[in-house]
Amino acid sequence: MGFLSRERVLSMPTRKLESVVSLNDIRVACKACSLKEICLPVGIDKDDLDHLDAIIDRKRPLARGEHLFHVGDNFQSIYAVRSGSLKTYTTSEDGQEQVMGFQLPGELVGLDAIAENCHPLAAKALETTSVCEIPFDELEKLSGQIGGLQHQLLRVMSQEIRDDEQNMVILGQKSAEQRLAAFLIGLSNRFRRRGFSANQFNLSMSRSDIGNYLGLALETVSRLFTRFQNEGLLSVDRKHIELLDRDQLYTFSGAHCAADEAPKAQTEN
Amino acid sequence: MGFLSRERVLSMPTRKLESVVSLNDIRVACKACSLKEICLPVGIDKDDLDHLDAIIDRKRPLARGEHLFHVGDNFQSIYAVRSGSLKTYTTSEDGQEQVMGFQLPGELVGLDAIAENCHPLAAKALETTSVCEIPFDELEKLSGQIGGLQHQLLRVMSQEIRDDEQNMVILGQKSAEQRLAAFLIGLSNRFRRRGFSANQFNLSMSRSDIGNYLGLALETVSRLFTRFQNEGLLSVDRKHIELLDRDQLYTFSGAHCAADEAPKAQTEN
DNA sequence: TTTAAATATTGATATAGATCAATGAATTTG
DNA sequence: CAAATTCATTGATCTATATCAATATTTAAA
Repeated sequence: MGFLSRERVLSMPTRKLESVVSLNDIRVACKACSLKEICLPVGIDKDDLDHLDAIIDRKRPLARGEHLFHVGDNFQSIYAVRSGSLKTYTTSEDGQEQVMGFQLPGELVGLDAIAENCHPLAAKALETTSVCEIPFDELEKLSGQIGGLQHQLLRVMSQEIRDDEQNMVILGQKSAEQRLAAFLIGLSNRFRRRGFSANQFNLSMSRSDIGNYLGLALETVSRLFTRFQNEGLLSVDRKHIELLDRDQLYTFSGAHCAADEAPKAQTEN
Repeated sequence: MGFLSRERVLSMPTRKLESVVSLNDIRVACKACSLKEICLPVGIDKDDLDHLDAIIDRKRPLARGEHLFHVGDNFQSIYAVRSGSLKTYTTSEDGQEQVMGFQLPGELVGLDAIAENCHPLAAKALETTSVCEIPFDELEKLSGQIGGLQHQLLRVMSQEIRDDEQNMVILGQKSAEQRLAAFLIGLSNRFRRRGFSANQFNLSMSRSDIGNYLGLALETVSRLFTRFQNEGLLSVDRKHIELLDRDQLYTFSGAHCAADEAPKAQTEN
């Protein structure tokens, strides 16, 4: 159990190691992990849940800079971030890196590998990060048996497509200012959805990662942070961000997608 | 049957109308529609195929400019293009349009609507276009029963995520020249995969749509077409494109993803 | 600690591609 | 078939943001 205490995971049940699993423990752990959307879909009974849980593997945490998988790696599993954060990226033949996304606790990585059975992106820990590994063939088998799970899986993938579309809009026609504003509002919403503060958070990624992700030079990102701060929209202290005028920032972002601002109520019990 | 003759669909079986369905006819029609990836997955037996086919509805063709669905429309079905082409797009509150993609025969639309049960994009016919309507709840039910279908569906969605990621790379860090080259190579590959000519095709979308999709001004697109032509890379005649130096164009595109260039062999029987 | 390496900020300058503007095809419409 | 409309091309200019460069700060290492 040693490594668990080093993580920010609340009541981690001991698993695999001791072979006996308490369903209650699992529920608690998964709730802390905020992965309930996938792991605890409404309407799955205890028995099904047991099956589902049985296939999920809690891996040892990754250190900052460690890879969860590399480009071209054989696809076996999808992963859910439990704590910490990841970035996914590719590298073009000229060595140029393109950051494709950042994964926060409760978010999934690897769905883009299903199509070709190998990972098109690499996933790297931005800080100490722990994940759940979900073997895909087993998940698939299970979701054939559990109707709700299948639907949930399709929903999650659909949402990812949607998010990517949003990103295309941002990259395709937003100004630098709008991009950064949208990025911050987006992050804020994601934190809020996971039960973290929406107005105050730490960026685990570098300015360069942000710039790369948003299609901007890191200098531009830096300048914008300063400007936003001067305009009283937020306060920056290195990695720490506090949103002071969320509404204004939202307006700046040239918002279009109502879904971004008003996250619908989760079935929270 | 009247409207069918107006389309470019080969041997369309009469269906629903006459209530008796010949399996052979279906196979032929779906092959022509080049949708076999979804509709004719390997390993689905005749019985299953029958079930699958029974839920698919061939709709009357759309005229140029007609919408298949609008933003916010309730999500019922996904659609497969049989002939013609579509564009999907959103409109931001300031009236600015963002083109998200183009769908060619054999490609699907609407997968991004599963998550929220409503369409985040509108889909509009770029020319006379016919589609198959696949009611999603029925597809979902079926894919719970037919293992191969479930996997196929996940694969298709995964591929869409992947394609969107590719687009992010293009929008995020490619030059105008690279974007257009990548766009043309991409189109060419998609045509080839569907059995059309890879080196000669008609653009059903306007320069403005292309520019919008690529995050460029239409003037830039126009200038690039002229330049590519002057450089002997292709020949343009209004909508008609002939790729003269595909390799060079491919190099220009700053290619990264091997998958783009070498489409793997389809299980063709 | 001190040094070294990585990361961030800020300024000066250059440029790719946007925007504005005019003209020239194509296509559609009456 | 003429008129109108849409779409495409080409040119001139302007601007947002990249790039180059120097310095400052933070983090990691020794």
